[in-house]
Amino acid sequence: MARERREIKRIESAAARQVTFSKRRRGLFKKAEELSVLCDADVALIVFSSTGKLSQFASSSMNEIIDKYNTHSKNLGKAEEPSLDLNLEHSKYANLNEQLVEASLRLRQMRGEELEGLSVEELQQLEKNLETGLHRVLQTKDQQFLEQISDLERKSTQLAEENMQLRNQVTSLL
Amino acid sequence: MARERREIKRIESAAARQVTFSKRRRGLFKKAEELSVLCDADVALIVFSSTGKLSQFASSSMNEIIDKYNTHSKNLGKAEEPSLDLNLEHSKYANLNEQLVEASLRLRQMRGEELEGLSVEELQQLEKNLETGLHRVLQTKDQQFLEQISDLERKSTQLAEENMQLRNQVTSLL
DNA sequence: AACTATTTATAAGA
DNA sequence: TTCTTATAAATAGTT
Repeated sequence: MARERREIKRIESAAARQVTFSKRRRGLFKKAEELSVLCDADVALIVFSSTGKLSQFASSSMNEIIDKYNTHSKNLGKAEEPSLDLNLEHSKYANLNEQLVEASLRLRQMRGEELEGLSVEELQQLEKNLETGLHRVLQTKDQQFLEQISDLERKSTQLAEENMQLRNQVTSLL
Repeated sequence: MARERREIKRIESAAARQVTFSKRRRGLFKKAEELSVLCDADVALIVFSSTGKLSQFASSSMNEIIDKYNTHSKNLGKAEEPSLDLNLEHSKYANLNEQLVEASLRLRQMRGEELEGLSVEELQQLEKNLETGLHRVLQTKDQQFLEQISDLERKSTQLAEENMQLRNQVTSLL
């Protein structure tokens, strides 16, 4: 879709593959979200890069959609076995991993997932954090809009001035 | 992307929504497959139309990808075999660290911090996520309140019955 | 990361 | 749904 048509087959160069992956992944996720919004569809998209890195999009909750999928496709052999517990890991690695698990859980909870185990107090704290965050995001967005507006106003004033000068010049020449 | 630009929001007319769904779904699935082939990525796409009809694509096996996804998000990093290769170990560590940095940033942004570099589009996405999260948190909290109320009602009904029986016993004893 | 020439996707209409 | 076509959007190769 560009300078040249690209044949749809595995890109051999790892570097080129990574670049294309990055560009197309963004495009794919955008399209997935657009479909969900425009058509009120429930969309889940899971992508593992060739290096094993996960990206995901879900119009509602990923677990919800996967459950719906499992139910719908009558895949009765639900292999829902978590965690093969493995041997000792280096403590730095384990610690980092723990932090990441914690951060991921908090993120999912801020998105409204996995709230089952939380107490009313914890939910209230989450609610407060979300409200604060939302408030700040809205403020920042407004600020950016205002900046864009004042930029445009400045530019248009400048153009109007130039315009007047040019008219004067034309008048004097006629 | 055509005769006229279309704003990305729910299409109200059911007929038009259906037409757009059909066209865009085809496009999305095509792109998903292209990404998986070109970039050797593992891709799973699940779409439920607003009428509940399922379409799916998976570059390998859907269940396999979902399992991989569950492993990743429930047990981040733990499910892989301990590598004996120090370089690989190191890159796993670096990758984990990168993920943690990313997750922390997202968390801070959801709390309304470090919003400076974000575009209006990104802010709108954040706003949407926050609103969804807040909505779900409020629902969960309400549900817990309702459960507590019905528990208490049940207990108090039971106690009232016991009381009545005790009163009868007292009366008969006097 | 940005740029642009092209290809591709798609909105509206038939 | 399918076809057509004008136009919007994505992106391959380049800088």
